[in-house]
Amino acid sequence: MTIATEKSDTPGRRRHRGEHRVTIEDVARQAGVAPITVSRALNTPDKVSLKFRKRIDLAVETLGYVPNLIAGGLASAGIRMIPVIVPSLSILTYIEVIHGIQQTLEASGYQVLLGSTDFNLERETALVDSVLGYSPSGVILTGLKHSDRTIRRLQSWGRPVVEMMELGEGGIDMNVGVDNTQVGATMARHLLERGYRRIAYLGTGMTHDYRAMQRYEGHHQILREAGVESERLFQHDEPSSYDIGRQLFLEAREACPELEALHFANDNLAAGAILEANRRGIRVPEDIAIGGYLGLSLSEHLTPRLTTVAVPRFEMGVAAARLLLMRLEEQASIATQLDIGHQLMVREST
Amino acid sequence: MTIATEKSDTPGRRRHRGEHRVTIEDVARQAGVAPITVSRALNTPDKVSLKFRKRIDLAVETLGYVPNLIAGGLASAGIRMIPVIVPSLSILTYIEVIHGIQQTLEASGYQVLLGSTDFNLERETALVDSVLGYSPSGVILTGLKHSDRTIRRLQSWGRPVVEMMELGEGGIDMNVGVDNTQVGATMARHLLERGYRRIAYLGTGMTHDYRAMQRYEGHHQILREAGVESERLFQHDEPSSYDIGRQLFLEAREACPELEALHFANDNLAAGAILEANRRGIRVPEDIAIGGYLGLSLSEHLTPRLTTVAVPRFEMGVAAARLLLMRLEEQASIATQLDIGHQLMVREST
DNA sequence: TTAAGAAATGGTAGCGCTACCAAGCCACAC
DNA sequence: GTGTGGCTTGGTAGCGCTACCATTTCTTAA
Repeated sequence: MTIATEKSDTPGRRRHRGEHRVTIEDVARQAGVAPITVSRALNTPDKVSLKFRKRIDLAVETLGYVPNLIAGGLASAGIRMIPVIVPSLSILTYIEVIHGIQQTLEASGYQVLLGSTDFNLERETALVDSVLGYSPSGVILTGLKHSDRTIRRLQSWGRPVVEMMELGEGGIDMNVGVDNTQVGATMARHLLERGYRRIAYLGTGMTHDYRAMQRYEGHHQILREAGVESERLFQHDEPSSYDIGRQLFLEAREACPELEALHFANDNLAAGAILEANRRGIRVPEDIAIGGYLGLSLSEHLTPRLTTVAVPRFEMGVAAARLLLMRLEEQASIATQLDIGHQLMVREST
Repeated sequence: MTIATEKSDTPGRRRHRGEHRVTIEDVARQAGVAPITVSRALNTPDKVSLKFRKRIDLAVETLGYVPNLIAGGLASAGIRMIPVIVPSLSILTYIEVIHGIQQTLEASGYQVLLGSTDFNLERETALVDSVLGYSPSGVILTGLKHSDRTIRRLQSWGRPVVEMMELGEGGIDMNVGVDNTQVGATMARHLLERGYRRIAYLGTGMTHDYRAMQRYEGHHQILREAGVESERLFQHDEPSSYDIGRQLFLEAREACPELEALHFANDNLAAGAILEANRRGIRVPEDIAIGGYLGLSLSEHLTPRLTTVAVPRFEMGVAAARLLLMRLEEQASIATQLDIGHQLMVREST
């Protein structure tokens, strides 16, 4: 029980310029037990007698021991960490999803590692390669389109992977999201039902953000089926903002004064348009109707209140994290695909 | 050169249920060199001859080798990871700062580990304890108030620490932020200059978010010095939102109909107020003036455009990350404290 | 009382990588 | 021919922890 004491202070150990962190061995010596017992007391306390547990807790407190998670991770092939890879941190949607993920995972003792790809598949590939080097417990990434290398690597990886934001077949593992085509279709259908016929779609970043493109396609298809001019499309390449929304609004009005309704790719753009309409005294929806997508809280506070297709973004993050956790805790999740749904919020702007 | 070949396939090794990742040893064997040479080829390529480097790169590609960063981290006492600890992920301010940090660090090959404390110092302490277990390269945390344990631990830690959002003496290591008292004072001074005398401060979360309290104190002090009733304060405990802004606005108007100006703790609240004023036909600033804090882009698109004290949040994140990187790259940063500044944007609402 | 099993503890051997030092090799000067 | 020094390469020994198995101690039942 005390043999360990001798061999400890032998010099010549410890490189890393003498940082001498307190190690599990120090705690073990202080508590008069074997290192492995300390390890158990910390990781599986119910496998250690109360007597020792108390001695060990005291030693941990006295020495200010902080477990080296890196060493633990190496020994047990993995750390409680989940990389979350999103296209951008300047888009509110992803932020809210990350928030849901983070809150859920942190509650279960997992850390979130943040990565952003800028909608660039090569960067995503590099990021995935890199974060897999940490042997994380699982991975959450955005969308269903990835490089072959990423797909192959993750499929053969053997740990849970969640692809989120988008719904579809042939995913790597688990999948939570919304059907973007349906989202676009829902608003288009609503605008048609309201009696509008001259309808334009206004969006941003559709060259690289293919989910935005899917929503447009849903919109386009519904209009075409209705036998209505379906290809009125205004777009910018900069990220969405109130200002771009304002600009798109003005451009569309100028290019097609006969427009009756504007279907914006998201609420930021739509809000920018409504705010500009307010300023210019253009009446919404009498002069022109406006619809959005997302369900940002701002949309309820505008005058007129914005009609939008709301998506529970925070909840999507929670759901993604939950799926992962279920798999990790061996509760063998049944659902491998989860449609988080969307809801048309009919308000005053249409 | 080929001795390694023999001793490799010996069984009885590899636990972890036969996951058999490709290791540096596999690459070395394939390339016909020693493992350490592979390590060098990957980490310090200029120390390896071109001939071997090419052979090794080929082997890496062929085998699909991904370095185990955990093992590397254990051997070299640290990983290229920076935990960023903020109070909340639902407050846009922190998100924008994180964005700046993430972008800057990722460009230098560091990963961001996200932690949130919910304004709870105990959770912060636990989080810091936990993330230090990863031997990260540095740490970024929010504010200057921390538990004694956290301060002690980080001070003796020996790696760079940045405290952000707030400015003051006695920080742990480096410090980037704004002087919150000055921020509050700036708006108060502006309102006085505009001739308003009956001024209220409206905020949220001031019981736990002491930086919000500091801004109120700056406001309060300026009014007192001007000999004006200085204690008109309306507050809620929920997080800031347009809706709470709307409520505070209505409550203040009802409680003190004689109010001439409202100083909101942030632009979200102020925007909620302006949007409600729009809806009710209350004229701003003729009936009542409104000032904010942050400089959200929304504030420029409201009618009237919102007067606010803007803080470069993204840039604050970039600055925090840069300070850390400078220290890590041994460029021995001189600046240990950096005032990121704030700017009064006088617009139409005052 | 003793056998048989359950529970608690310990010893050993790595996890996959890099720090450190030693050795080999080559060029060049004397 | 020998020595010096720079550049490459390799061997060894851990980093701090936990999986695995062996051992000891404690229960419980016969």
